Amino acid sequence: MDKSICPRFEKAMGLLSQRWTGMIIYQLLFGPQRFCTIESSVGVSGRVLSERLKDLETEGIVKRDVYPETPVRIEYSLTDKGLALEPLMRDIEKWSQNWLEA
Amino acid sequence: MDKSICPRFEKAMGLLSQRWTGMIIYQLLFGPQRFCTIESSVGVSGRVLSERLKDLETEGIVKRDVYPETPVRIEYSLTDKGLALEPLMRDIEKWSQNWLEA
DNA sequence: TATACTTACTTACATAAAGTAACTAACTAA
DNA sequence: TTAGTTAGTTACTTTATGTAAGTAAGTATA
Repeated sequence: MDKSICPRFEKAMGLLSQRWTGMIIYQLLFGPQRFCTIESSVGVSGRVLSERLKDLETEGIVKRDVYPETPVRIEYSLTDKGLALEPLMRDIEKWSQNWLEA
Repeated sequence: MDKSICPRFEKAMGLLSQRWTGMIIYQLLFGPQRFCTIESSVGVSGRVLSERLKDLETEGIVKRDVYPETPVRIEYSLTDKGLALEPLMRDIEKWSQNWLEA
């Protein structure tokens, strides 16, 4: 048979199936947030969070804004491309509620 | 803040964000398939495929049927719980077509 | 002036997950 | 008896992730 799957689908799945990526995007649906907030709410280590946010920024899914306050505030938020993933996240919510035990 | 996310959602995301799991489920939407077909169409190694199929069977997402032909035919297919993931897969398809380059 | 405090990372090192290739089991066919 | 098939498993290597300590930039405090 060999690889008849759409490469765009494969890329999307590759992104979303990296560990923590989905949770980070889901968390950002609640609004812009800073590094340490995402870190503690999602439960991801700083090392990996840093890596993921860079990747997501490169992919144009996440935006990084710097506010030179004291101490500096850096906020991460979803771009339109990132926000377009909301229906998908809602589907996961629905599926988990219908098919997983509490 | 710390972990206000629904544990069922977290479990669902944990399942789906394991490498290859999404692709395996997507491939099975085309119908029941044998081990070697999934292996070559998805591009996953036998070692990991074997592991994932066991996990998915344990979770009740995939079903394994043995047909004692020659050589033996073993078919993997989605249960109702697995089929319920189709809308999600379609959303990933849509998103990838709208937002990723060809 | 020096020490401490904050956020947002990065670095070094240990452990876990995944890739690769060879191997096994059960069966049939030549 | 040797070879061929599918469905795995095993041993070993490479990559990804977790953990904990360290850095940089800035302000406030003693």
